[in-house]
Amino acid sequence: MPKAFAQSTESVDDYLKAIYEISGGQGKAGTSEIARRLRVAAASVTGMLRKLSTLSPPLVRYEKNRGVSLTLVGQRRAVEIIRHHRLLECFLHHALGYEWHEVHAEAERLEHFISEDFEARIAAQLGDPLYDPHGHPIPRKDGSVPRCIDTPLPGVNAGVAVRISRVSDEDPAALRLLASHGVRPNVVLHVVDKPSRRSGVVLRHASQQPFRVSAAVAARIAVEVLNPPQTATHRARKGMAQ
Amino acid sequence: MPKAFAQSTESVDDYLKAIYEISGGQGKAGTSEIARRLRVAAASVTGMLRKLSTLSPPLVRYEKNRGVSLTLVGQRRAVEIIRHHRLLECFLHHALGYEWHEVHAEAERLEHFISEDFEARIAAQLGDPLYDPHGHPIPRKDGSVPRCIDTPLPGVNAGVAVRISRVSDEDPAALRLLASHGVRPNVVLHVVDKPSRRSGVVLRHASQQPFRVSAAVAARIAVEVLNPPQTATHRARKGMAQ
DNA sequence: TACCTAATTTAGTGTAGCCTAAATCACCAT
DNA sequence: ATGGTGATTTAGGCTACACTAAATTAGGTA
Ligand SMILES: [Mn+2]
Ligand SMILES: [Mn+2]
Ligand SMILES: [Mn+2]
Ligand SMILES: [Mn+2]
Repeated sequence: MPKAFAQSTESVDDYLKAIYEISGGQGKAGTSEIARRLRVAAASVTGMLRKLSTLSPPLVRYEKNRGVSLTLVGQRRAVEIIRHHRLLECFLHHALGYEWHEVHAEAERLEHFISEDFEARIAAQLGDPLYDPHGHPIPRKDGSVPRCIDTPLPGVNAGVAVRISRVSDEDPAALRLLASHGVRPNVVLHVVDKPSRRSGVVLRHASQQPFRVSAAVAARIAVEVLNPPQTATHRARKGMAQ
Repeated sequence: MPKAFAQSTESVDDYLKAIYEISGGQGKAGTSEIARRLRVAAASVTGMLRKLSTLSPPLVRYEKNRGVSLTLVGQRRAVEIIRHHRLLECFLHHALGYEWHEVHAEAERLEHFISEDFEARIAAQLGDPLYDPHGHPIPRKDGSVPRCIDTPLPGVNAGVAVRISRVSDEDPAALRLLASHGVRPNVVLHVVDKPSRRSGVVLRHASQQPFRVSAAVAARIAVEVLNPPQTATHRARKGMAQ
């Protein structure tokens, strides 16, 4: 069995992951968006994209001034790293008692350095979990990704009940705040009010005090709408079609 | 609290660890021995030593053609990495079921990337162990090193009872072999025979079949002599002094 | 003392990734 | 069509760490 991805480095992996996350796996990603995510100059990205596209096998398809997309090989590698990341988050949380706002930074480093054996052992010990502590789906070994409902909370109307689907893991402060309000994946909440467009969302648990989250924080939350008297995005996208 | 060792990289850490292991922490290490350990050209070592000695604070003391030694700061960093390595070996063994011949390679990579928090959590979960699965002492957080008896097995005479103190962790095949004979740290064995100087050592457990280990493997084992009718090295070192 | 050899250093390169500054390109609105 | 603007690429450099080949040094031997 030839060692897959002998050419891969921490940097290469980070680029592939960024492209995957921006493009949703299939589509294209732009140079400056990649640069923003990786906190790297745009010129550096151009150089790396050119390189990734001339590897054999190529990890990306790249035409200048036209964006990049992952090849199948690139996709597989990206998904592999994302699996490492999310399994590590689960492991840190469940086996080592990390809080959910602490897991991301540690996983972000370790994801590049654990062996396939380590991956397999923590997956087995955790019972092959499908979602990480933030609700993100964990890609399976075969590359398939568990289904995950993704409606952005800011698009949901007042009066609707929602199940928290996932919360972005990159802002520890927001995670700490949300945890203090009992906002976690799978928790059911009611959208009480949306005062002004940009001043956030008021939520409450079953029959408790309502609380407000800022627009910035709300934008980091995705939900499943349980009680569908329509969301703003539904209305916008589908028109009156139902 | 200023972040200690911001200047440290995986490569730097590996050099410090190698120098520490060669010099025993205090003494000097030579360029080519370092090169051998790190599987790097001697010229590369010279370059790195020069660099490490001109950092501020310097991590090594270096005079050309005269060898290097660690400064106190360099020693602290080396011990820190060794603590990571050995704690990781314990963790992989006890928490994830790795066999003792599997832990070294994984720990060797991860030791550079775990956070101080990760270190603290696994240490606590393991109950602050003093020795790793091969019997190597785990440096404490304060830098002190648990005592470890270190008589080389090849220097022990026939007829003597020994407690296995530690076994080098770098040769997985040897570890597998030894495990199959029940040779582990703290196990008590009898040295039955030492046929010829270079053909190994015959050992046996309490009252079981004797077995032979090659000279190469025996050289990787350190023991505590329990039943002191003198070892070869004692005789050599102390003369008739007792 | 003169020499030999092994250890070590110097000199010159190479690769991976990053950076800034200066083009150039794509696209959109006049 | 034209010009502007932001996105992107090119050009030129830099740091870290490796390598090979060619000196040089240290230490022991004849
Ligand atoms: Mn990463
Ligand atoms: Mn996550
Ligand atoms: Mn080890
Ligand atoms: Mn540490």
